[in-house]
Amino acid sequence: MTKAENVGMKYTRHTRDDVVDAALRILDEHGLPDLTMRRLGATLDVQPSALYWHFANKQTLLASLADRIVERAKPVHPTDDDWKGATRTEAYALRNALLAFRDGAEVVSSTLALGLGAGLPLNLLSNCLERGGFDHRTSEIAAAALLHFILGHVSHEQQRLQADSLGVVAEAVSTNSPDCDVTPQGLEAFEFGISLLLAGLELHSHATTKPV
Amino acid sequence: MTKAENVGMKYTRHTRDDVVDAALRILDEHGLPDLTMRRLGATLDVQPSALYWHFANKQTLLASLADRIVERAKPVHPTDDDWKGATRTEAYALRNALLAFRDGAEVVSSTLALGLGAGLPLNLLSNCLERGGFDHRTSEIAAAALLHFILGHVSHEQQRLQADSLGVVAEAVSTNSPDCDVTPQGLEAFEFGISLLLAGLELHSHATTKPV
DNA sequence: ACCTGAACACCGTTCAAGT
DNA sequence: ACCTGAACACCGTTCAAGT
Repeated sequence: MTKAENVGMKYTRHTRDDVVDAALRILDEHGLPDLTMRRLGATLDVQPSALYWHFANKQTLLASLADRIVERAKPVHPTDDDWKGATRTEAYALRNALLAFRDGAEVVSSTLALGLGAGLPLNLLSNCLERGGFDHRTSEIAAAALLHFILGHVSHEQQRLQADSLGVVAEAVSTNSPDCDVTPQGLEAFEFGISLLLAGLELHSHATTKPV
Repeated sequence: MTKAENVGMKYTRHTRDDVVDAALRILDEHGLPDLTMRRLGATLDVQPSALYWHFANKQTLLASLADRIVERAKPVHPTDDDWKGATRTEAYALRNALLAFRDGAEVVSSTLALGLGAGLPLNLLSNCLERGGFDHRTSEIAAAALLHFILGHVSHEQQRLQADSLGVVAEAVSTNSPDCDVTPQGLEAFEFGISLLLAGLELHSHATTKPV
């Protein structure tokens, strides 16, 4: 019997993972500003203070959310793409992972900004890059550049998604075709940014591996 | 007589700009988490509620701070650089402007993330790019890509600055030469990221202006 | 035009104590 | 191992009223 089916009992004790699950649901359904320790406690039928048995503080909890969100971007089967294809694929996987939860980009990016966890997305990207024969240091700062762009871009995308979902329909019914919920020009700008960075990197690799 | 010299009087009424000035001081000296409406009121010898005569809410105030921070990146005299040089210069000017205030990048980036103001940095960058003969749309999404990188990178830089300034000296006295407060490897990574994007753009322009 | 005073509806976090 | 209950020290914002 799963915990979700546990209907008749007075209460259930929770595990760390239960807390993360519940937090992710609140995040996705109501957004980051509504993800409150008090509300999370109420969702789990527990006092807010009980959460501090599982997590040292709210930031640590958010870091766990960030990890879970980014985990979706782990490649399932090893690809035999070249470094460029692999990196592009990974970038898109990260974008999808962030878009899968409301405010996902902001959670990951603020966790990164506080220096907690979030080594995972960096590793995913630099692993792809190292196939290109770049030295470790170059792979890492290039991965950071890619990640900064990805997080900034998707944050912006999610902000627009949310603004549109609110009553800000106002101008011209948003001027695009009826049934596109996944933002067409957002994807275009994403592709463009990734392409710029990858093209720059390729040029860099030619310059260093075959010196004039 | 400037307001700062006004010592003997009981109180002075404030203008919108006074509030922004005081807020910028708190930001720079104590950081964003300490920039509270209540603390800001206390600094100005005023009830917190008085601030709501000048600003509709805290976010609007933060947007004004963001504008002031970014204004430093306005070019003083028109340069005759090519688009690449001008854009690189502007990117560095933005970095310096953000670094000039504690948590500057976070203030600007969160303001941008909420869709308030912050059109300025985008315009500064896309103006430079348009010298390259890119069409308006390309200039804008390239400017957005640059800005995402800049904000993400400088945020990360400022987080490390702050972490270092706290007692987290711990490991190996940070392994770099004695008197460098302006983070040498931070600048290196910044240069690398900007170069990748500019190189990618140059390639793009060749591809579109001289088709095969 | 600019501010006070008081209130409202919240926050995150700590800690002794319970089971 | 996991939670309660109560408290502490805060938040942003509103609003009638004052000058």
